[in-house]
Amino acid sequence: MSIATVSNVINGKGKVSKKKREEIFRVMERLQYRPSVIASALMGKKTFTIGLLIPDVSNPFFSEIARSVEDLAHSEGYSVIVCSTDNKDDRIEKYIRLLEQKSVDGILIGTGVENADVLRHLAEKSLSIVMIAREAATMPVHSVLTDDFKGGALAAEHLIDRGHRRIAVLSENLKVSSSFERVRGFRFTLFEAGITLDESHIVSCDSSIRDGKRAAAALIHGDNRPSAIFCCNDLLAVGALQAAKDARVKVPEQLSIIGFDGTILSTVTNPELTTIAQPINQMVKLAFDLLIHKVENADEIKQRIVMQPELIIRESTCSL
Amino acid sequence: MSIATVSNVINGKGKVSKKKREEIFRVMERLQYRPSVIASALMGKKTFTIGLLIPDVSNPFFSEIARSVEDLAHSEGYSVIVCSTDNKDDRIEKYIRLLEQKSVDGILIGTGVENADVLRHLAEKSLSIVMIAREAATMPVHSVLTDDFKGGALAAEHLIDRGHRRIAVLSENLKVSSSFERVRGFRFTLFEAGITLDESHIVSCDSSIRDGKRAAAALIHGDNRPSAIFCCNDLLAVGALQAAKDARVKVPEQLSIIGFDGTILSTVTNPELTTIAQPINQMVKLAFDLLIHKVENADEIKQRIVMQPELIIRESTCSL
DNA sequence: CTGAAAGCGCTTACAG
DNA sequence: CTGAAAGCGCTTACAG
Repeated sequence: MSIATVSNVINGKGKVSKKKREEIFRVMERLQYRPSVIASALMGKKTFTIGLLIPDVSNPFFSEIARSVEDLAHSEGYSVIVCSTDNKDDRIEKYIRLLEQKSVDGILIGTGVENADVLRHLAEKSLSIVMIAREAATMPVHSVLTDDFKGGALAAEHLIDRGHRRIAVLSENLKVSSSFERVRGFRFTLFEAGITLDESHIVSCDSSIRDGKRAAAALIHGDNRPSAIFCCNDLLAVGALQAAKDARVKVPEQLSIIGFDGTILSTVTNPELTTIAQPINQMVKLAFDLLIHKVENADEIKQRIVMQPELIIRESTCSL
Repeated sequence: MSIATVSNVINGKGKVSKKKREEIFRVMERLQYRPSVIASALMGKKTFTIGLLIPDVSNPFFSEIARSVEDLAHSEGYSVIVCSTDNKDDRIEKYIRLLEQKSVDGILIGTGVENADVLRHLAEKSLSIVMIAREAATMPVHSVLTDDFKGGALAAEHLIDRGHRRIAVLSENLKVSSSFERVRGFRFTLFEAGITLDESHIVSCDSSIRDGKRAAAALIHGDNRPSAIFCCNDLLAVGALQAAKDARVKVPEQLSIIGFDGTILSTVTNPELTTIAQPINQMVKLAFDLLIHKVENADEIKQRIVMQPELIIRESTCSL
């Protein structure tokens, strides 16, 4: 029998007699035949591979995203190539080029893209891309993200409710759009409550436990020590917790600390972290659907789907 | 000019006049031409993609491995497809089949493979595979792992030195070779010191914080409560820490807890975890080299490279 | 319903 | 030194 017929059988195309079809399946089984994705991709079919760009897989927030993406992808027959960018523009470009050469079917971007040219370039190539947990405001791409402004607001309300007035903010680089929004929401809510956030009480540093610890230590030892610190992610909050421990400042009695993301880290510290959780699985589900299932109109109207963050109260915050 | 010449220029093959070569580069640049990895892979060249099989990317130990693999791979032009298996045999087989169809250049396996047939099958297909942090004793494959027996022994010595005699072990499923070895090393060392490990003091459960917590709680509330618990990984140790906190048992004063792996989790708890660290980056480096650079003889003599674990003393253990 | 033929974008001898 | 030709393993019209 001809290879064309085999191809038809595998793809369930054309009309092939039941008898022949069954025979083909039998032989395939016996020969342990596995069609080459490579060859079929060459003919313009999909590669069933997607790229996932994130700052760092070993950062719990992103490793949780990666796991979620992976599960969804595998369940639909896709594999995922993970790329940790460290938020570096040159790495981002390099990885995108790599993914392009490998003809991936789409790229999920969870890392800040400063240089919009990269995205523009992708858009031209009509490579399907979706931003997740980030956005690129000026670019025509889909994005699925948490309402960071709202998240910041939630954190502020919680602290205000607990009677805090002398509050500090520990953020990662404010160039990262999500962090910027969190701080903005936080600040705005304090403002509405008539509380001013002292400029010297907003500090930003790299997103790591170590840097968070150092920055928090400065806040703790500075004059006019805050009674509460809002950290833009759990990593920084863990750093703040450690700084407090070193300084023998009791959390939450003497200092309330609130994190963001709701990663595994927030459940592991002692005291456990009060944090603003992001609905990771839901975000991933929506983003993946946009990426792969190309909803009708999807190409025309770029969607911006905003999910609701949730305040999870644990042990690291209390009333004054 | 012909496409053959272009191909030669790109691959630095054949003799092409300098003039022509430069012209080709210029045009490539102008057209933003990127050769298709797909097509070149079809001709039997490499796909520059490797697979990484691990139980779970969102588990810190494995996400740290994934990051390390990724960095190394990218620096050599490879991308990595991450596959979380949850240690399930059917998932393992499915992912391996998928990777095979995608013609990856090699697979790094960091998950237990119960069913040796899968590996045998791969070996026949002459797909390059290397085990990392695990081994498949009966199979002719390279493996790079930590000396788990030694790690268990290190933990035992530490506890013995601190005067502990009533000791318990919290392990993940003993079918996982690495866990089995850790317990064996631990037990053997106690035995040599004349300490017997009560059978009821060896419990195993799934490798998660929640299950670790539950199992540890049973140990803590059981009669003849141990003065120290050796946990086969940091996740379980975190669970034990939480169980102790719930039971108002002070760590380390009333209960010493020691973990394994040396992940980020061990630095984040309070008290910080004493743990046995694995040299992740070194393991990954060696494993990747075996996988890709096919050292001479590598195909004949299957290597088993064993790295040394290191005891990191922090706050969760103390003298009786 | 089935199979011969062309083509996807490359690489590899090989003839000139 | 350069280019025409065959082929990698598939898919897709299309003729029979």
